Amino acid sequence: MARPIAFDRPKTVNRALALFWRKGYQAASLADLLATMDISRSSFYAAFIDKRSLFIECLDLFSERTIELLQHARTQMPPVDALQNFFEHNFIGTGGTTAAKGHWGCMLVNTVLEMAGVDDELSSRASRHLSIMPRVFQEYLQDAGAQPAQAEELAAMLMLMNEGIRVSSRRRLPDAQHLKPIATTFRLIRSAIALSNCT
Amino acid sequence: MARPIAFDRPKTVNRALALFWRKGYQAASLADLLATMDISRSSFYAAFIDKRSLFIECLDLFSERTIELLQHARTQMPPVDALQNFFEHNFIGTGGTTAAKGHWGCMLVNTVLEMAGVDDELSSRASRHLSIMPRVFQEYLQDAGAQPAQAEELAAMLMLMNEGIRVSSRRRLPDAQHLKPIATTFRLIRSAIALSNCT
DNA sequence: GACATTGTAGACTAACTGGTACAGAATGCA
DNA sequence: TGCATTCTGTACCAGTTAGTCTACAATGTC
Repeated sequence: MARPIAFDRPKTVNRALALFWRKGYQAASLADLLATMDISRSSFYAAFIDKRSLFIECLDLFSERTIELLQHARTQMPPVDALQNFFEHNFIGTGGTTAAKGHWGCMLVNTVLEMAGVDDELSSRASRHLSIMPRVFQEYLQDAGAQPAQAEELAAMLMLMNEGIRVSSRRRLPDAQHLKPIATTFRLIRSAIALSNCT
Repeated sequence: MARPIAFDRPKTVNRALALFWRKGYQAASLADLLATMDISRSSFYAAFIDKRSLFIECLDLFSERTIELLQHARTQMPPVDALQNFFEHNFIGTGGTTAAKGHWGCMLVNTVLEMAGVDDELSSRASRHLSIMPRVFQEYLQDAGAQPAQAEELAAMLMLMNEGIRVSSRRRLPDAQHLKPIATTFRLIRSAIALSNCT
C-alpha cells in the first residue's frame, strides 16, 4: 500500500477543531477523531500527545480566530455595524469545511457549559477566552461615541446577548428568530448612545 | 443487613435531576447516579427503565418547575419586575439541595448545547421546552403596557438575554457581572415601552 | 545497496460504559 | 409457620473508552 505523505498538521487540526466544535469534547471519541482527521492512532499520539491536549489546542485556536473575525469586521465598516455584523454572521471558517454555518454556535460557549462541573480547567479556560470579547465590544462602542462608563455597561449587556445567540443558534430555529432580536438590540443600543450624547 | 424501605421516588428523581443539571447527561455515569440517588442498580432499572428515560423525566420536570417559578413571581409583583426577578434569581429548588445556587445555569440550555449533534432528540426536546418562555415573556410585557408587536420583539430579545445569562452563570464570575447587565437591559426595556406609549 | 530516520497500521490492554441476570432478603397474608 | 410477592445486592456481560506497543513500510543520505 502506498504510504501516505506525512500529514499536513494545520489541516488536520482544523478537522479536529470542526469535530470538537460540532460534537463537544466528550462525544468526540478517538475513533471519530481518527476517522475525521484521517490519520492513524500512532500518528495522533505522536503529534498531539493526547485527546485533551489536542482539544486545548483547538480551543485556543478557535478563540484566536473569533477575535480576528471581530477585528476584521472593524476594518471594513463603522464600529457598531462591525459588532452587529459579528452577531449576525457568527461562524468562523475551519479551512474549507462548508458545514460551519453557525449551527454549531460558539465552541467557547459550548465548552463552558459542557465541561463546567466535569473538567473545570477546560471550562474556565474557555471562559477566560470569552472574557476578551466584552473588552473589544467596549472599545468599539467608545469608538462609536459612547462614554467609557456607558460603553462598559452596554458591552456587558452585549456579551450576554452574544452568549445567548450562540445558544440560540444551536436550536435550529428559523433564521428570522435570530436576526430580529439582534436588530432590536442594536436599535436600542444605537438610540441609547445617541440619546446620551445629545443631552 | 437491614433492608432499606422502598425508596421515595420523587426524592430520588430530584437527586438525579440535580446531578444531571450539574454534570450534564454524558458525564453523569450510572455509578454516579446510583451513588447520588442511593439506590441499587436493579431498583434503578426497575423504576426508570434506563438512563435516557430518567433524563427525559428530569428534563420535563425541570421545565415545568422553571415555568412555575416564572408564573409565581408574576403573582407577587408587577409584570416587568417579575421578569427581572426571574432573570436575577434564576435557580429552582431541587427539594432540599442547597447547592443549586444558579451556578448550574439552566438544565434546558445546558442540554441544548451538550446534546446538539450528539442526540438531537434530547437537544430538540430541551429546545421545545425553552420555546414556552418567550411566549410568557410576551404576555408579561403586554401586561406592562407594550403593544403586541413590540412585546413580541422585546420578548424575543429577552429570550436571548435569558439564554446568555444561563451561560454566564456557569462561568463563576463575580455576581455584579451578572446583575449589572441585567439591570441595564431592563432599564432599556422599560424606557422603550414608556417611549412608545407617550408618542 | 545499507542504514538511520520518520511515520504508519493495527493488535493489544486496562478501565469503564450502560444494561442484564439471578440468588436471596424483607415483607404481607394466610 | 409457610408461602408468594416484592425488592435489592452484586456478579456478570458485551461493547466502548483512551492510550500503549510492536512490527514494518517509506523515505533520504551515504
